[in-house]
Amino acid sequence: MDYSVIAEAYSRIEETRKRLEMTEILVELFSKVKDDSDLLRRIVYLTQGQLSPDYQSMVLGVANKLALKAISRGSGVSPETIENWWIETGDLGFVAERAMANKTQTSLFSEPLTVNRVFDSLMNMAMKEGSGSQKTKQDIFANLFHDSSPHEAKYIARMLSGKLRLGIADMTIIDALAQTFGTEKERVEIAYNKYPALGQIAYVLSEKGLDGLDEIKIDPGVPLKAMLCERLSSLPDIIDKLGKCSFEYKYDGLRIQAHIWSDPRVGQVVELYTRQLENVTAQFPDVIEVLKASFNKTEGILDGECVPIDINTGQMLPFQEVSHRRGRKTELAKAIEDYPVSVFFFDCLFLNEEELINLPYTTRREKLASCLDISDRVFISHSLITDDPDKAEDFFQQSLSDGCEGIIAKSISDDSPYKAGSRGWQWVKFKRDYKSELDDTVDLAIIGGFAGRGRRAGTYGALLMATYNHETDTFESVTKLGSGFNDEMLASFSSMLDEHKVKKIPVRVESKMIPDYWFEPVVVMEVKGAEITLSPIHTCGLDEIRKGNGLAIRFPRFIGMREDKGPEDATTTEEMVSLYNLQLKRLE
DNA sequence: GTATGTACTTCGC
DNA sequence: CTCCGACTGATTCGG
DNA sequence: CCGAATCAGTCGGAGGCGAAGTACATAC
Repeated sequence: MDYSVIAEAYSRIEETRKRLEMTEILVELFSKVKDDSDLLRRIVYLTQGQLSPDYQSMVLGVANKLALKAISRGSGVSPETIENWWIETGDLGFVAERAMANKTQTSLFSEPLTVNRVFDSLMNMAMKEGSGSQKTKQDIFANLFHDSSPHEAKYIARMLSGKLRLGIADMTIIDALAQTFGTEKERVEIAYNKYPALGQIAYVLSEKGLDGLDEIKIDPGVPLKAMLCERLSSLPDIIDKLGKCSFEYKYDGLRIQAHIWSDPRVGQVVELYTRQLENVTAQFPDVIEVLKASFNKTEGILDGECVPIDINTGQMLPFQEVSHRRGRKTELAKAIEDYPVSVFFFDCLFLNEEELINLPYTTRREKLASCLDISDRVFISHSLITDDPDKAEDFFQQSLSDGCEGIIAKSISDDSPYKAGSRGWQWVKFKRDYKSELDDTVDLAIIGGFAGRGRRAGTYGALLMATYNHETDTFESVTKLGSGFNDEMLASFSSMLDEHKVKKIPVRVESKMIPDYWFEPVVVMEVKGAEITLSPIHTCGLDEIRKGNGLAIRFPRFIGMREDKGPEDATTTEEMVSLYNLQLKRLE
């Protein structure tokens, strides 16, 4: 099949915002290849903007910057022009499309661009590594570019950027697959819950038809999509929603899905996966070891949180600590020693050949308790079943003083299965910073702006914000701010900020981070965050807590304008430092 | 030619 | 991780 | 009673911080 067929479908999808229409177009596309299982599988992955399921992680190693270079090289349009188009449109697809239309040389000989060729080329790019690989990747792209229409180039470029921007993701594809093969969405979803590889599910549908879905089983060694939470900002609301429920500590660490099974040749095997299904087995040999000792059954899949701790006191430490472990390949032994962790399990999805995901939550907890001997490093999450808001509030306060982010309420009804994603209000989180009365907001001066991308193209995607340092009379960067703006606010940025735009960094501004545009500090905004972190890049209170580090805000979001405040009335660096020192969990 | 620094990407929250 | 917006399907309102 | 208005839920896509690895450029 020609890639143009896909590109055509994509552009029709882009024209609408109606999900029903998008699904219809996808069904039409899938139907054309429903008997070619290999091709269907590839098209499904491409439509997800991927080449493989998450847990196999075939990544291109190319994103915006390298793609821009590649587009420039492939089209002969100068890097400067390409860069300008990028800032202007905020979309690599548009840049590639325009570059293609402006291509300096026309191609005399061209090979047809088939879906398979595009897929194979991308796969080839993903596998290239080592010295010279970036150039090879650009060559592969240039080769594709050579034979594509502007229209096709648009979607190939978006594959490189990792954002197809079609308005389509897993749930829509699930729906479309269900319709293509004549079943209800729920049935495909059930398979997806056990086996998060949509391309492979499509393949099975094509090969074996609907009966194939029933053969999809949970398999230790293949991670399941993690169940997520909704959120509410008051405990009475949560109890209204869930009734009597199980409140549990929400540990601030790394979500870990532990798979344990027995291999006839090597014996007991343990593998660990993150929320996005990254295999982190190699990073946590210490966890593997303690888990092997604690787990007293043959096979199981457990869900939990891996939390950094102080090895002497057992106290929980800031999230930053455990992130040193994630993805690490070098000096593992030292990292294990420097950043010890405990694991708190809260769910059991599979135990000795039995799938538990459709059993009620309370039953799964019982199973969990039955298969784990707790130790000084392996625990079952702290919980309290109640429908009393006051008791829940006490529990919440206790969770904070024990070093957690807050609590999660989980339904204990008979219908409380483990479901991928965050649908159905089965689990609801409640964090300290959701409480509006806890007024941990700061007022920050705008010192810079970043060009928006996608639907923020043409305005600022984020602003660079600063505290005011009284002693030095300077403004020090403390966070970028890009969340919490509504359309009206975004539309007003230009008239609010353009008059303060300056060519160079203003004299009173201290920032290591370089925005696309500088602003004279004039406008002040109220900002909320979850906590303050030690930052290698922001200059607020640089060196005050730790040499070489400033302070930054975790999960920053816009709350409102502070038109009553001038820049010198912004939160001061000094205040920021003392807020940091007031935090329960902090690094020094 | 190796060592060091930096830009970029990916992924955890 | 936080947040916003468009669409959808269900329910309520009002002529 | 039926069409219009309203509401909650779903889904997708904007954007944040930090840490690690990789490829490449530069310094010595």
